[in-house]
Amino acid sequence: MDRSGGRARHSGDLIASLSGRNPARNLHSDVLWEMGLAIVSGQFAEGEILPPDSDLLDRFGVSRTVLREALKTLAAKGLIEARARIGTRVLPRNRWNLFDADVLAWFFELGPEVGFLRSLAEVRIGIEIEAAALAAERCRTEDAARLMDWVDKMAQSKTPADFARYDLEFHKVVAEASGNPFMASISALVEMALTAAFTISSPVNDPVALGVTVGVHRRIAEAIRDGDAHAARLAMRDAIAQGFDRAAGRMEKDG
Amino acid sequence: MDRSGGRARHSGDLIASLSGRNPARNLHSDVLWEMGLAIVSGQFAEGEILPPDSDLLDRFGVSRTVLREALKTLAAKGLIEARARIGTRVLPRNRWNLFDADVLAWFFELGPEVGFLRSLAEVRIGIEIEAAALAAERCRTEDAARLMDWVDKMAQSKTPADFARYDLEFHKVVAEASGNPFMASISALVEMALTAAFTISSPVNDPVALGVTVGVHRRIAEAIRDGDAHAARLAMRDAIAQGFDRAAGRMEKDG
DNA sequence: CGCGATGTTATTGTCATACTATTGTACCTG
DNA sequence: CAGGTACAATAGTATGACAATAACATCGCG
Repeated sequence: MDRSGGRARHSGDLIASLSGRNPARNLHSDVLWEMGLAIVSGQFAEGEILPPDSDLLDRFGVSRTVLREALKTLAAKGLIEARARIGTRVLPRNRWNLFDADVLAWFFELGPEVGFLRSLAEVRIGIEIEAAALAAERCRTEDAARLMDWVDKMAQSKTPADFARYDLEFHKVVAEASGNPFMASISALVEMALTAAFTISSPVNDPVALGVTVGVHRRIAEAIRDGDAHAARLAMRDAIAQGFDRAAGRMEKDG
Repeated sequence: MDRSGGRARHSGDLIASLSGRNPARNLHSDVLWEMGLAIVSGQFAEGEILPPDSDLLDRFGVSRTVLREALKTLAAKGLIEARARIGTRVLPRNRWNLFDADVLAWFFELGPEVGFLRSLAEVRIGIEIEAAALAAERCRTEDAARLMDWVDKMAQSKTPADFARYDLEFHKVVAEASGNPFMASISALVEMALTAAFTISSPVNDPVALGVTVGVHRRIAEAIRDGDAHAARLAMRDAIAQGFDRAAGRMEKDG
């Protein structure tokens, strides 16, 4: 069949490439994304049984090997569970691993609703506030210097993409400086949130907004440098809340 | 070969069963766990290239299908990345998905170090504090009632296992009541932390400790019922910190 | 008639083997 | 010496068969 020319890529290239992942693109990842999207979008509802292997096989036109590896990947992320003779069941949402980069990407691909963005901002506040506080307590001077560097680059960046990248690096350094491996593990989350927020509305083109955003990040860096955990908490909360408010406000205007 | 009788299960049965997961136990999950443990334990170091498929094949004595599905699962959790001609590389730790139940279980199986438990307590504080605050703001009366029920059961529980179960249910309800799907998604984390903490030291046998633990949970429930987000934050922080302190103190004495 | 034992069958799980695609390495040519 | 070209090692894909599991229907016994 026309499989040779059929490698047309899902529209998620935007999010996928923006978020820096562009690894080997193989057949099984195509199936993975299509199935992942179908599940997250509710096309296959929670608790429902997927069509049997044989059906999916000719729906995708791939070998059983490929299909099964894609399903195993979905199972690893908590979306489905397969049992002999029963079939493959879509697990309830509370078992999905929302802290997985792919799962998040599928949510964003469906057009992130404002409620979802809010939830994301809420967890970020919880985790990153604590990360900032820990970073302040355990601060090393070189970390503080690196934070300042990224703030400066943010201030001088010309394009939304650059700005988003520097912003992300800033938050990564904070997570790293906290000395807590879990904090670093959620950078995928931050990545998605930032790319989404800046896709909706970047402060780069608005001098006032840019000044506010840079200012609040500078407050974080200074608080960490000074070892002031309390101030770091407050500043981090402001940074995340502002980012969300800007995006949400823009969505309201446009919608 | 002796594969029929060779299904002797890894010692992780304790954690695995305590944490309630006991799904179909198949060949590929054996390989998955053995490889997962080997990687987490550092037997295969970060950045290192795994032995080629062919080597692993006769090391485990399974078919290529099984081996590859196990590796795909590891890849889905961010532990490894395979590329043609290069081999399969162990990714740096900051790309591992520490919010995955299996990955966490592998860490615990190696005997959780106190530093790891501390990190876990820190993220829990970050996330669950926010969850408690949100639950307080969005509180529905039936949620508050359920919280009180679990507190009562905790107070009356006779065995460490029962206590841990009720404690977990309590935290699940808080997460659910927050209305934020991400909060619910980390219950795997909480599960591990609690089972580990109570394996090390349960308050059930110590009336004073039991009173303290129950008391602090009651404070959380009351704060949420009263819609007092600030009090909910403080109480939740105390609850998690106390649990960690008790376990850490016990580890110090024994060690 | 009730109800448990038993066989049937649909579905996932496992195996074996062959072939394809990718890409580092080494060689070969200009 | 540079740059391309063939080789080889490794993961990726295909195919077809058989094994294990468990819901369901069927049979046989009390």
